Amino acid sequence: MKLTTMSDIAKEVGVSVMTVSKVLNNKPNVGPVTRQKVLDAAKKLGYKPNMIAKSMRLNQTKTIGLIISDSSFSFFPSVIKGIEDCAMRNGYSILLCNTNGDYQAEKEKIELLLNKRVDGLILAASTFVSVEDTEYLKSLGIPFVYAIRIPVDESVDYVANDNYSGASMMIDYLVRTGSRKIYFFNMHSASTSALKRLNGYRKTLEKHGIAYDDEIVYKLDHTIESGYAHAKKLLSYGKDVQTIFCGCDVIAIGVMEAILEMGFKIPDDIRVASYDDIELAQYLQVSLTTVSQPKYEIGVKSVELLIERIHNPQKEPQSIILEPELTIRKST
Amino acid sequence: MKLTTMSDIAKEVGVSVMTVSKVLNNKPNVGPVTRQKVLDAAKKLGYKPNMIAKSMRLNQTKTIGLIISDSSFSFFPSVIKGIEDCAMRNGYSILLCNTNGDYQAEKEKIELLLNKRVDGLILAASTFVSVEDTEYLKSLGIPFVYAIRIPVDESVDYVANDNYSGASMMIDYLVRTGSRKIYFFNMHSASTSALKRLNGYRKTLEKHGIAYDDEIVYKLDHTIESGYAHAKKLLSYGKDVQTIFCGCDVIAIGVMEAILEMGFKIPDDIRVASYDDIELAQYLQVSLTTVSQPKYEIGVKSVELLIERIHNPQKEPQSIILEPELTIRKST
DNA sequence: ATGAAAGCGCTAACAT
DNA sequence: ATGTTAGCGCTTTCAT
Repeated sequence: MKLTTMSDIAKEVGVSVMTVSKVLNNKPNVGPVTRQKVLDAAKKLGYKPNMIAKSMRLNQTKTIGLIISDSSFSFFPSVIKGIEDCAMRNGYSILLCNTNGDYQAEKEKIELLLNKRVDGLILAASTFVSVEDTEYLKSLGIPFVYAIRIPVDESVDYVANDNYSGASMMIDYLVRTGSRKIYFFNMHSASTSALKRLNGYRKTLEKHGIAYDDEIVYKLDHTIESGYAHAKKLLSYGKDVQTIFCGCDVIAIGVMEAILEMGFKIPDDIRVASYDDIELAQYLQVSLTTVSQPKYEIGVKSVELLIERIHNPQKEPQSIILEPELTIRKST
Repeated sequence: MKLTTMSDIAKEVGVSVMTVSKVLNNKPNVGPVTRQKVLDAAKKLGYKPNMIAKSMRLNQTKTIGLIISDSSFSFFPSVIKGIEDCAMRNGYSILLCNTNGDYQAEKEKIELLLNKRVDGLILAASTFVSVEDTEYLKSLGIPFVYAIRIPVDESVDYVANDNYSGASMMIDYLVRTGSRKIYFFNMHSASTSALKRLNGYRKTLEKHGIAYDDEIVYKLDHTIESGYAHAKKLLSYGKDVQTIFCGCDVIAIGVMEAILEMGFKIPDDIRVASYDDIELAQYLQVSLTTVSQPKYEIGVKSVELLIERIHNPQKEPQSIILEPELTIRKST
C-alpha cells in the first residue's frame, strides 16, 4: 500500500516539494493561494506525514523509551499512565519495554531503544543502578532519567519519592498512636530506597526516645510469600508483637495473611503499616495504612525532567524528590 | 552527538558501505577476512544500527501501535504485558497510547501511530466499534486487530474471550449450588460483550428450567459507584435478594461494599459473582467468585494474529475466542 | 514567493 | 567477493 507523499501533492498542485513542505509545516514564504491549494490536495489525497522520514532528516524521533521491570505490577500502571499522558501532551510517544527485573534483558532493551533512536530514556525501577551502569548510560550520550529507584551515582537526573520522610511520617504516626516496639519488615534492595526508609525508621524512633533495636529489623524479599513466611515464623515464637511496619505493601499483604490465618485480629491484636500504596491496598480484607507514593506524579515529572534534559543536555543533573503522603486506613 | 554509521566503518576498514551492510546483516558473499575486519571495526566504533534509516528504506518499523482505553485500569496491565512480551519475542516494539475511552482521542492516536508508520495496530477495548469505524480502519490499509471488545462488523481480526460461555458456566455453577433467582447487574456497553453475557445468562437459566425475568436484570455503568448505588437501592426495597451476578468485577466491588455496609453477610445472606477477574478480585474483603478472562493470553494472541496479518494481508479475517475459566472464591 | 540540489543512513538491484 | 547507483520522504541551504 503506497501512501501519499509530499511529492504526490506537489505534482497534483503543480508546485515543488519544498513549497508543499513549507505549507504542511506552517512555514512562511508561501502565497495564500498556493497554500490553500496544497492544503486541499493534501486532504484530498489523504496525506499522512511520514514521521520516519522526518525523524531521519531531523535526527529526532519524538519518542521516549520506557524501561520498566514489570509494567503489570500493581505499582507501575499509574506511573506509566503519568508518563504516557505527559509525553503525549508534549508531542512524544512512548516505546514500552519490560525487563522483568532482569539485568541482561534491561541491557538489551536499552540497546534496542538506542537503535530505534529514541530521544531519551526513562529508567523506572531500573536494575541499572551501579556506578558502572550509570557510567555506561552517560557514555551513550543519550538523555536519560531515573524514576522511583535511585542509582548509586546520584549525579544524574532522577525522580523519586522521599523515602526518609515517608518512613518518618509513618513512625511518627505509629508512635503517636501508641506503638513503641515496631517491627520493621524491610526489603533488602539493591537500591537505596530500603536504606532511606530504614534511616527514617531509625531516626524517628530515636527522636521519640525509642532505642533502635537491630533484632526487630528484618530484610525480606519483595514478595507476598516472603512477608507471609517471616510473619508466620515471628508469630509462632509467641513473641509479643504489637506492630509491624512493612517496607512495602507487597510484603504487608503476606504479613496480614499470616496474621489473620493465625487467628489474630488486625489492628486489635497487631497493627500493620507499610509503604507504597499500590492499588490493592485500599481493597484488602483489612484496608492498609500505608505511605502513598505519588505514582502518577512521578511519571509526569520524569517526562518533564527528561524533556528538559533533551532540550538542554549541558544542564546540571537535577533531582526531583516528591513528598509522599500518609494514608491511614483500617490496619492500624 | 554523532553516532557511528556504516559509512564510518567502511572508511575505517577500507571497504564499501555495501560490504559493511552485508556483514552486519549476516548476508552472504563477503570474504571471511573482510567480514571479521568489519565486525571488529563495528565493535570498536560502537556501531548502533540506525533503525530509523532501516525503517525508511525497508518500509517497515518493526513497531506495533497499541491503542488502549486506560493502561492503568486493573484489567489491562496483564493484557499489555502479554502484548509486550509476545511482540518483543517476535522482534517488534510497542508504542503505547491511552485514549481514556474518548473517541476523538482514539482517532487522533490512531492518526499519530499511522504517521509513525507502525506496522500494525492493536485496538484493545476500543471505542472504534461502529461499522463506519471499522470501514475507516480498513480504508487505511494498515493491518489491525481488535482485542477484548468486538466491533459491530465482525469481519475483522479479533481476539476475545467467550462471553457467552463464561456467563453460562457461572450460571450453571450458581444454579447447581442452590441459586434460582439470580439478579443480573450487567453493564450497558456499546459493544457486544454485555449482550453475549446476557445471552449466556438467559439461555443457561432456561436450560435449568428457570424462566428469564426482565425485572431482575439491570444495566449499569462500568463503575464501582454504579454497583454500589444499584445494590443499595435494590436492598433497601427489602426484597428477597439471594444472588447477584455482576457483569464485571468493578460493579461487583461496589455491590459488595453496599451489601456489607447494610449489614448483610456474603455469601451467607447474599451470594455475589461476577466477570473478568481483575487483579483485585482475589484480595477483596470477601474474595470474589468470578469468570477469569485469560488476560495475558489475550495479549499474546492479539500480537500473533496481527503478525500473521502483517505477513499475509490478503488472508480471510480470523477470530480467536479464548475460553474463560470459572474461579470460585469466597463470595459464593 | 518559489524551487533545485544535496543529503540524512540504509539496502535492493545491478555491475564488475 | 566487492562496489556503484539510486532512492526511500523529508528538510536545510542556497539560489532565483
